[in-house]
Amino acid sequence: MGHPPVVTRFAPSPTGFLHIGGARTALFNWLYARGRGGKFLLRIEDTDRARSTPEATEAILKGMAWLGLDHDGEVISQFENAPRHREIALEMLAKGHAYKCFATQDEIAAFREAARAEKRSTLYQSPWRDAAPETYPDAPYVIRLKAPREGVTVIRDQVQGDVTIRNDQLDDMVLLRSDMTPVYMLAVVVDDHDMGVTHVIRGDDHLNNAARQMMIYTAMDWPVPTYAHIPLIHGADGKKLSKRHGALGVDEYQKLGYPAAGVRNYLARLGWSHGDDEFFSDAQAIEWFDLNGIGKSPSRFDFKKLENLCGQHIAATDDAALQRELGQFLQVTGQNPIPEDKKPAMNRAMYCLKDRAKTFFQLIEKAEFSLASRPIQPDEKAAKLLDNVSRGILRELTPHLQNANWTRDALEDAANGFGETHDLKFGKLAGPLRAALAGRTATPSVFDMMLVLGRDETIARLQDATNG
RNA sequence: GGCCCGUUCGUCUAUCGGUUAGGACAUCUGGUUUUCAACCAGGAAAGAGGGGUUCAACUCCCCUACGGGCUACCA
Repeated sequence: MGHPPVVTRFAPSPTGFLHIGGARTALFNWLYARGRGGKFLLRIEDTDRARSTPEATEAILKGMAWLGLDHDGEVISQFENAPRHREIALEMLAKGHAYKCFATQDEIAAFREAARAEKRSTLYQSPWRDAAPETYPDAPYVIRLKAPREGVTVIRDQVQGDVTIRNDQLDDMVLLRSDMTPVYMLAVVVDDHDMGVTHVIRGDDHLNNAARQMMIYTAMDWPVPTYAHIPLIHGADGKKLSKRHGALGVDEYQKLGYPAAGVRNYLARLGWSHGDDEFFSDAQAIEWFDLNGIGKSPSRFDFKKLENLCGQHIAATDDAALQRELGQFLQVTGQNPIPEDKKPAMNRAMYCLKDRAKTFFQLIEKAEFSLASRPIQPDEKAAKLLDNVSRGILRELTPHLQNANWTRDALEDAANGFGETHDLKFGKLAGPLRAALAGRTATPSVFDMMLVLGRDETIARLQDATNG
């Protein structure tokens, strides 16, 4: 039978950072295309010259790169296609699918105001729709779509189902402004058509617009793409995402220390499901993702769950990749990079670090013991554990460790044996040991630290602490 | 105002007419433990409300309530 090749796209407007909702829309498009051997295109909707900035475009590109959402082909600028959009509008005019409207904005505004006051429909019906060209004044005009006034337009949406809108509810939208610049609604349709987009997956704030856009497809006799309008993401309070609660740019999530894989997993699972699967890889997401698994209701953003998933992803990521991502994290948060001479130790430590961290912040905190140089500066809590009594215990314990084989079992035996002969619970030993070795109170197991540090460094740190 | 969409545990969701309404995160209790993280056992926790249709409804239909979107010469 042969399916036509799938082409999806993400089309943000460059008016700010890439927020989490946009990121999810991009992710869905990416997953859908990647799972079907299709193409995922990126188009910047920069027709609003006043609000579009190159910085925003840059932020969007960066955000997508961090999330690993690679697009096919060049980034397309919608603004640059304006001549083509105009061409189509003129073609529609020539074919009688559009007309010149000389109504001024003031006139229209006055009409709407009056209509609202009288509780009539505010739908504007231009008197120029069927006016004879001889009656045209010598004045500026816009080009409007000559939309059907009867019948209905049915959006066959893959998420929302069939949505029927009566044509008499839709006005003759403007295609070309009086300065002959194309309007967004026209630009999207022309670009999607020219780019060969087969599946339009976007926020459901565009659902109603889809009916209007379909009229352009119909007028041009172009095939209508498959639509999937996905519900928006809300904040934890159920309200629309705002700066206050989570409408952060994706770069903020990166700075918060969340790994991209975890964010992808969380975002994919937010509003989409594949049975009871919660934790999955990109490969699985790509294989499983489908439009019919997308829910119809808006979902709320939950940092706790994000964090949980991120922890699982950090634990599942291989050490080399983790090192790389950690490096990026340190860079974007303006922290010092891992010194070259500390990297081997950190590498050795990775196995006991990664399953105890949910974010890169926690990872670096727990890695501190492998990064620090003697003498270790204990933080406040650790310093308290190194009182005179504890130091005395450590002083006695040190030779026992020093003489042990440097294996986990032998070290444990040495510590436990020492504890028994001195009638000390291991907990009494572990605290001071941790403080001496790491200068911190939240670390991997003391034995893991000893193994990572090696005999010489371990003993030296213990001596530093007991002599100090 | 008009039109459109939505509503299952606190949150994300499963269910696609017949289930003790399942899972995950969070939460609570107990256990384990070497701090952190984790782990083990268990608990509490849901079909917005009202009408239908049906032998049977969370599931289909209608109404209401609540939430959201669109209604621009913004995107």
